[in-house]
Amino acid sequence: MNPSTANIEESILSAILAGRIPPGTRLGEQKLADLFGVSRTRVREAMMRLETRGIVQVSARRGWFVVEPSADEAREAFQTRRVIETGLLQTVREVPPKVLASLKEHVAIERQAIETGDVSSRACLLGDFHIHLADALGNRLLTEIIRDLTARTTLISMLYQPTEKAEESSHDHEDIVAAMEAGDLAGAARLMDEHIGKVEAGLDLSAKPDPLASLRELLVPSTFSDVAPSMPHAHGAAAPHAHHHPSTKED
Amino acid sequence: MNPSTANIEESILSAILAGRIPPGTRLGEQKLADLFGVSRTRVREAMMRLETRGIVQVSARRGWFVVEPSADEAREAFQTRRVIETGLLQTVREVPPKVLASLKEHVAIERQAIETGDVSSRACLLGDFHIHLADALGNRLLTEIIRDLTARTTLISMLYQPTEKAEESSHDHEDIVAAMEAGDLAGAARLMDEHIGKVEAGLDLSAKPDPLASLRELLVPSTFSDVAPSMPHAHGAAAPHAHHHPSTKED
DNA sequence: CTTACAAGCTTTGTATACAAGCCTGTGAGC
DNA sequence: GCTCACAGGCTTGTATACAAAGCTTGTAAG
Repeated sequence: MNPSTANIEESILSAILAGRIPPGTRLGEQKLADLFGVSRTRVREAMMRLETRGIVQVSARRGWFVVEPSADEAREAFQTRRVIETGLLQTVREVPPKVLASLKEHVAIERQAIETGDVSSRACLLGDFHIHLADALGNRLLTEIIRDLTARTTLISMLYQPTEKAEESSHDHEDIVAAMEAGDLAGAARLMDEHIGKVEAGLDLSAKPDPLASLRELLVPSTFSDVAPSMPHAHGAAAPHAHHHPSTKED
Repeated sequence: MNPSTANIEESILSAILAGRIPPGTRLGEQKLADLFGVSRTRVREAMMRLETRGIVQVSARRGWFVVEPSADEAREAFQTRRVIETGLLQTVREVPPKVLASLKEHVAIERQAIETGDVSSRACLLGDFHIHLADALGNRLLTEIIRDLTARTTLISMLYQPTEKAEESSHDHEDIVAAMEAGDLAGAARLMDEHIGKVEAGLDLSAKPDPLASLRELLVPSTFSDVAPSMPHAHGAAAPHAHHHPSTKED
């Protein structure tokens, strides 16, 4: 594949995984072309690839947008992750010591980021745990699939996650690794199932994505964003209560 | 997405699933463009999408080719399928009667195709079983993933599968459905694991894909293809013994 | 004051032209 | 007779020009 195309693709994907790009972000072809110093052709290539991977969507003649998964799509993504990640743990016979060591190290870094209060890297790390797991226990194909799914999940969390429970997630990760160390793969799978279930349960899937969220956030001081009755609401509908935490990921 | 682009993509994918397009097939942009009555631009779109999905590959300035998975890639594909398909069965709590009925019907059709000796539809049906399973028990996302993996597996079988065991596969499918009916999802998962294992074990992954396979087949009477010492071999290497059964799929 | 409509601008959609490189065939040199 | 170099054709790679359609904004009628 062309390096510049792959570059654009990878940049956008990793920015999403890091929580730097919120769902619904518009990605203009010309702007990206200027930014990366390439022609629109290349940008379109990258966009179409990302569309195939379920990361962006095109709205005819309006532009490319980072996907905003619906509640149904969110459920699908979580079910798929549950299937694959528990399946992975249960398929594996034994965990090589090196893998165990690297996972433990990862969890340690997670905890450190949480204690230090490093919000931005924390969000990225929590998702990375799952990717590392797939990489260590599975193969490239599996890793790629999990990566795309994690990107999706990250976006979903940004849309529907009212509260953040990073410590709990990291603790779950720790438990999973502990079970793996004990050789209890079935237990690890169960813990993983519960972990993903917890994350999913922590979402407010009834909260419809707010089309005005970005504007609202720009105009209203964030601490007052929930109590700004003077802001005009579209169509007189009740204010959607989807919270928007750009660097928050519950995973 | 543009309908014509999606059309090209789907046509090629389903042709691969049906075993009508062997691995390594060259897919010229202009030819496809003429065939579908569209411009090269659209064809390229479809090709790039299929490349993202791991179905085709581009060789710079030579053309697009249906992938010829290496032995390693084959192992990855099978591991991934094992992970996902056993994971799916173990994640599901109970199987709705309607699902059970449709799966049983599918197996019945399989058996019928085998008894009738309908080789071409048989190959397609054996792969379809897994896709149907994902569709019935999982969701669209999962189905899409399994579909792409099945396409890969089909190509792998064409490259590395010396003998065909359609009856055995169909019997495996039957057993899996029976376990599901008995409510023994864990057992079904185990059977699925064994089933995929059997298929993988039936491959001859040491047989390197033969770049001359298609030529050899065209030039040498098939019954003598293994004993044709007069045919010039590239680089004096021993004759690769990868057999090529266009409408054979072990799944 | 609200709503409908229209003009202009911006952005994507699509085709096409040209550039670059691989493969094949031919001919010269040994 | 054989090998190697080179040229021509064919295929993909890339950019760009133009077409089509959306959104915004301005204006005027009800």
